[in-house]
Amino acid sequence: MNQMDDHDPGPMHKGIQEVAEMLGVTQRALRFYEDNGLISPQRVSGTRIYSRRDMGRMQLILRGKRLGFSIREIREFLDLYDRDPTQHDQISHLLTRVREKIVDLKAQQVALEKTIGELIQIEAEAAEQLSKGGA
Amino acid sequence: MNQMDDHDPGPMHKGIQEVAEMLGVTQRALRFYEDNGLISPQRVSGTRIYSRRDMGRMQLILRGKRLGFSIREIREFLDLYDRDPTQHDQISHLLTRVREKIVDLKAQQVALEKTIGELIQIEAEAAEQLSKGGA
DNA sequence: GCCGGAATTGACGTAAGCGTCAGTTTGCGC
DNA sequence: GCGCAAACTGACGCTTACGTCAATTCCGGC
Repeated sequence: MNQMDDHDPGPMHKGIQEVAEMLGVTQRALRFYEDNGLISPQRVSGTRIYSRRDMGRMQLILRGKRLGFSIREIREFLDLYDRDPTQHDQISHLLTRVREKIVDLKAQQVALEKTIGELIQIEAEAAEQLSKGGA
Repeated sequence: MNQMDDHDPGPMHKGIQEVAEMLGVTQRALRFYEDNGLISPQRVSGTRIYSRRDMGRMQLILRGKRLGFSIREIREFLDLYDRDPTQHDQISHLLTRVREKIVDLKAQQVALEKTIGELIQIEAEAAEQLSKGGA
């Protein structure tokens, strides 16, 4: 029994350069997420070393981003995920947030629809102007 | 024949305060639009006086905003509108821009749809987790 | 001739998510 | 023991559409 107190299924420690390439993000982004408390890779005399766990968190972060969550919201998820091994409260909270986001996006959808409708109408009017006023 | 070289169907000159209230915008916004060349009200010893023409332009500006055009795009429209009394090029340009915007917004619509779909799936999964893992 | 309210012009602040230096340190290879 | 590549830490930049002071000026009323 060694002292690996954290889950770490074998080594897979990558440097920032490689991680950035793997995930398709910049090193700056990785440091930014760290500055904002989303990840906290080990340090070997300053240099960041990303474990498998860090990679998993990054996947969650990138997914959250794609889904339109802000950095703060994502951190909220991750924090709760960390503090709730049973995952009950975490899932519950996630569910709430996801539902809120769905409501939000559906509202955006309605607004978008309306705007597109107006634009199409404007387009028709403009096209008519052009045809009837053709020089 | 007087020297009113500009169109001005009768007086209707309002101060910034009244105009702001009428349009539901702040005075700061009005000054901002002026700084960005969207409107240029007369000055009476410094104080801004908004003519009917200015009001008309403000209506266009606000409409453009509602339709999701940026200040720059709106200025583009207004500039062309100013320089093209025949309105042919202006309408033509407007048409192009409107169509671009429609394409843009439709793309956003697709992306939104996709995102909402993913969120709904996540919602379902989370709900299931909660029900089956209920304490 | 003074007071108060309204208008004016800077100019910095805000939010989000990094981009982009600049200057320094570390580590590896030979 | 040196050089260069790579990593690090600030810290300011960017974009958009104004918000929010702050300091000044102007105008009407009494």
